Amino acid sequence: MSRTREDLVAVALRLLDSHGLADVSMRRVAGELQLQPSALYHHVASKQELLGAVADEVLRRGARPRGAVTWDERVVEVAHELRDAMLAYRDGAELVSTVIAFGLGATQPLDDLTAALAESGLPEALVPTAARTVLHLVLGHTLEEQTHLQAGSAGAIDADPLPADFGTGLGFVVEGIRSRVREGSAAPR
Amino acid sequence: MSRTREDLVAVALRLLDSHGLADVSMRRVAGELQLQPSALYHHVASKQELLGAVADEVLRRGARPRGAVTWDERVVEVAHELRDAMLAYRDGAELVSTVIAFGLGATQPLDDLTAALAESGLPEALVPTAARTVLHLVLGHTLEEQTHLQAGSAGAIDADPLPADFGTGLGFVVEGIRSRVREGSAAPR
DNA sequence: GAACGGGCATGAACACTGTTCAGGACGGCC
DNA sequence: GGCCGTCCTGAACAGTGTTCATGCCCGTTC
Repeated sequence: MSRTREDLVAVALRLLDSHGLADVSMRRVAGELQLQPSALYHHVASKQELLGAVADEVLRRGARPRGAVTWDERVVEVAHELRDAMLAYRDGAELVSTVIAFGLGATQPLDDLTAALAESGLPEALVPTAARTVLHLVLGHTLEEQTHLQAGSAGAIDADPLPADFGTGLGFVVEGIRSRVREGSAAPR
Repeated sequence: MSRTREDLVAVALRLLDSHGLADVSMRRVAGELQLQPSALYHHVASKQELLGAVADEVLRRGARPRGAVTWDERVVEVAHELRDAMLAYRDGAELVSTVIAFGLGATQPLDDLTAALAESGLPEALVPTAARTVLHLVLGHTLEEQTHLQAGSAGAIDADPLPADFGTGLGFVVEGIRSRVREGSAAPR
């Protein structure tokens, strides 16, 4: 009975959650499926591609129905969904961040943010910049948050919480975009 | 003639710039100094520590005199200095980002941003969050920018520029903080 | 029914990686 | 002259991603 690409992704995701990103090696994934490492290359071109698919799966599983109507509520909604999706798996933020940074997949969040901001009234040329600004904040904050959380639960010394609030940081960015929107619509004459 | 820790950092930095982060291995650094790999561990506890020191050196070399007087100009000034310092070396953004993310060094930028924002009039509890928000934006944007730049100069297909402007993105965040400052000082009674 | 092609797998190999450890020079100090 | 600490060697451990020749097996075609 031959394995499918989905099997590899499922096994890699399980290994990620149970042992961490550093322990997701081609040999371990193969061993878990009772295969030789080289057999994986019939389903996937490289480890990078596999990790890209795992990142997409993490986001897919974290998806949820959306209800926001205004553009700014929608940006906040998408940002929270992305953060929660990454926090749901061990090293999820590290995985998704690197996959996005090197353009190996996980393009959905940027598309969602771009779509939300396209309805903001922001000059069209600024929409990609605004979307990326929000994305970078979410990725950076969540990566730091998860690293801190996992360091704490591993019995490290610092049990105190991260001195940064996600909602507040997101609020700075959204308010900055909002004020630019007002500025643009204040003098259109 | 024995080598110093500074020699290791200098060699690692040269290797970083000429061959990229992936090719900075303990064996290569050792070879460059005509040493056995194990000899490096007399000057440095681990590769991570070495990379932390290299990141600090990248930032040190990118330091420049500052002239800004108001807090918001100062934030912009620090952000640009950090970005330029990382862009000055191949894979500089990737190196500094990971060193910061895992807390292995390079704490200066966060300290500088915190100091600038402490004079903004922002409620004290929000200063760390604001500083981290700016930091995450700078790291995320510059990492993406450098990856894009290096992919382009490596002869990849996309020669078009990144559809995101650093100054504009930074403007969103600073304006968001500014409006929170106004909000706080509008009703202090 | 026999021959063939493609998908899937094996097992070995290549060229590396970070790190540890016993041992050996060599200098300055008591 | 012995001792100690610094610096270094050489070998080894336990992995890593990826490639390649080889082969099995199943469904299709002659």
